[in-house]
Amino acid sequence: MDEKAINELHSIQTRSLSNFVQRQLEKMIITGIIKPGGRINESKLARDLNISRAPIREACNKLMEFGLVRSQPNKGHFVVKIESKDVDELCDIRAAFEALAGEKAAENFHNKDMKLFEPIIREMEALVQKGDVNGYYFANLNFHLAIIDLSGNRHLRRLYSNTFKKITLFRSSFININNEVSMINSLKEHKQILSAISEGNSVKAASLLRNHVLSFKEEIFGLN
Amino acid sequence: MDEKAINELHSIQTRSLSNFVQRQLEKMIITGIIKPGGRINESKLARDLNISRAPIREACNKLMEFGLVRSQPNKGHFVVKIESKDVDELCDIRAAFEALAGEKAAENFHNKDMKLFEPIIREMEALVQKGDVNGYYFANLNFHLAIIDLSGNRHLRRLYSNTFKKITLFRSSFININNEVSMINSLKEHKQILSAISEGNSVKAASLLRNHVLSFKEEIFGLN
DNA sequence: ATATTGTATTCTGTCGACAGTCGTCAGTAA
DNA sequence: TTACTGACGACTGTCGACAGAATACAATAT
Repeated sequence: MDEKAINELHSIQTRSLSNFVQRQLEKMIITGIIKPGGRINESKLARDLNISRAPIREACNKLMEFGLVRSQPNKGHFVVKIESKDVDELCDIRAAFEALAGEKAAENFHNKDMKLFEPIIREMEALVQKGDVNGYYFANLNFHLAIIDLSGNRHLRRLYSNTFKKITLFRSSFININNEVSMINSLKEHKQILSAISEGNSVKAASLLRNHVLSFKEEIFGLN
Repeated sequence: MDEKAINELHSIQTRSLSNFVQRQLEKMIITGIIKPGGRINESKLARDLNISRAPIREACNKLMEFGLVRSQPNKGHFVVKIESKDVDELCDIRAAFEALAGEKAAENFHNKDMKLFEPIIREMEALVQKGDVNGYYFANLNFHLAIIDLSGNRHLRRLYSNTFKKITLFRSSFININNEVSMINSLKEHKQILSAISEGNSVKAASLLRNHVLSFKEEIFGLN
């Protein structure tokens, strides 16, 4: 645990330890400090953080909500292991989510909403120029989240985030695939999507988004 | 708590109390013993069941995974309250799920799979005859779960179940709407869907399923 | 009568402890 | 050497207790 985290621990100790642990764990999982399939050792973590096991368990159970963690009776909590079959399934689900979001977003679109997308698109353009694949990945997430938000479906937003998190868990396997060429192509697709949404063309937006995700899937699996 | 449950408690006490509490709570929530929006009183429940609070908290946290429960810091766990806006959103999501499932199911369909659907269809016919709206509701669920299973997408299955559970929480508001006429109509639609799937017509299956759910939504909200 | 403060009660969040379970590994028998 | 047995260690599941937060309610002031 780094200095900053220790400070945060102290400053928050009176608010919610379990919440702190939860975010800490989530970070560890996403960044791969705890490997997929790896066990979360409650006792050890409690000793490391100098707290009791209760908030740790609490945090683990809450992480199950996002599907990042699963528990085995009398064995403990494990980081879910995402296999390529899982990614395949999750991408199909994500595609369905995107299509729905795009459809609704196009229906809801108002000129003022363009302000939400412009900075994201600009950021993506900058990242493409810099060749920052990692940065682009998260800018891309923001773009799609903006669409979800515009769709106004809060349940969808939660499900989408969880699904995306799980796909991200598998990311190390395909990050290198998402090279510069595909970034340029991806950016172009995003512009087309935005344009369909801003025209209020819900059918086109849904279809573009769906294919956008499915071609992303093809790209991952096509190169295996 | 009824006699049967007490026995189950004793027989399971050495295996997993929290698991028992979880199922017990889920039952209470679905059947409405704990009202939507109502708080789950840990201490009281612990006293009633003659166990400590730890397994209760455990169970509550795990229920959050299904979205049946949400927690407020220092206030406790509450059964989620599903408003009509939520049902609207959830139905859109369900429609997207169904479309995806139908598409994949049609692709995967094999003649032997018909055996999975036949008994369900027969049961639905019987329930329509009896005018058993409640029974039909769950037979309907089984039909759709069979499609999801056939799609082979395990993640989809989990998400679908959770979504359906939440919609069910709101059910008391529309159960009376789903009358005999709509049951007959619904049964007809199911047969059409099955036929599209068995023909391997994925586009048609997806479209039928999507509309099936959306017209269900219309039915709920059209009569408000 | 209403608004406000203070107090009592109830509940959650966290703790340390213990019992039961699981996996390991040495020791024994074949 | 290999297969089984049993003891050991580590860890999870559960417990009862306590401190602090939230709520309900009574007492006071306006």
